[in-house]
Amino acid sequence: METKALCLGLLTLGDSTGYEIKKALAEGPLSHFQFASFGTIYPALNQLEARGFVGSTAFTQNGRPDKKVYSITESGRAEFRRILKADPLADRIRSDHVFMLFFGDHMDTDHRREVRDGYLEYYRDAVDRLEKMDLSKALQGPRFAHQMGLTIYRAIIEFLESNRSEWFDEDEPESDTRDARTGT
Amino acid sequence: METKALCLGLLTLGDSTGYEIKKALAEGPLSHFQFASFGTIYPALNQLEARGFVGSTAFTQNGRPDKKVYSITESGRAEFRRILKADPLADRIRSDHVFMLFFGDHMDTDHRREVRDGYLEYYRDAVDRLEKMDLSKALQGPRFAHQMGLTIYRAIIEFLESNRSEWFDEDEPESDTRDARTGT
DNA sequence: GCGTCCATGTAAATGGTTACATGATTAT
DNA sequence: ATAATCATGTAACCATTTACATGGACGC
Repeated sequence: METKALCLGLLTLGDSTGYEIKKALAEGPLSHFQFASFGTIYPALNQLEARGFVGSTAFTQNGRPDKKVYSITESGRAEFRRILKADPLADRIRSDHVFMLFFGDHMDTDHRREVRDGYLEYYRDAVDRLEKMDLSKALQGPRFAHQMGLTIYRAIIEFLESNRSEWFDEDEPESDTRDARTGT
Repeated sequence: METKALCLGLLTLGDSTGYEIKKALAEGPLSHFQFASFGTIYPALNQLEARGFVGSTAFTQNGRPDKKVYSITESGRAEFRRILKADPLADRIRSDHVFMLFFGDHMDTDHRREVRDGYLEYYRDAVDRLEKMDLSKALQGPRFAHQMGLTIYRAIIEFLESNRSEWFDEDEPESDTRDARTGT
């Protein structure tokens, strides 16, 4: 299971609850390369505990729900080292936007532009979030993932911005459509 | 289901068998943004036929297995138009390589470099494949996806090549992963 | 003789999403 | 008032992977 490896890995960086793991994944530099929902995290942590890879301590809080803080065990660290030794699988980029634009010849120009603009906005937000991140206390690994994310997203934005063809922006150059060079 | 939309979409470009859909996905410009295996394609096509979105004709071949050529129906085209109108989901980049390098501080320099080099090779191959693709007869949509792929992969390659830090390319005698039992 | 291409499909297992259930606190 | 944050978990459903089953043609 993917999620188990993720949880184990994050626990190598320090003790944490399921809730915090979710947050770290959603807000940290790994957020754009991995994802997990509560529905997978909590069962994953339970399974990791059953196998002895993590231990947990329950805390009763006032005004807050109880929480269970997990910490990785020695056998958990060994397991994670084993995971890191495996051959990495091929990356998988699953893009609904590119899927749609692949079939964009079935759309009208307005709709294509709409999809492209939404795509641009999505990646501009992603870059904003990454730029605001504080990595002053981070290790080299998280920094690498952060830079990688910025690189990819900036490339996508630049591509989408420079790709102002008639396919997307047909009605823009309306200054001199007739009688340009050919005299039509 | 994702795969049903994929199959429908590809059938708008012309009649095809399940086998050919798999090939088109694996070798075409969409190959890096979507994926489907036989185990999902064949059931998807059967379901699409049951709903009247596609029709099929069986062909008996000599020296080859029989094949079933699917073609999209009018109601299938309408269904695909409906699919294209939906809001696109957020992209999902799932990278084992970045996951590993995120936790690269647990690795030694050799291992990190190994993972990085494998990553580089993977994307160099991807660019090679995209560059060899013949899109002279392709519509704008497939061209867009093709360019998008090239842009992203070239950015990744450039980043990995320029990122020659001591984290990857210096043999530091530093080793903080001593074995606790032996004390080495 | 061995691997790859053609070609379709099923079944078991795994992995993941979504909605549900609960409920006090704090910020807008 | 209303939403968000904190906090854990279950259950029903959906999607996907992997292995299996079958088998001739063709190149090396």
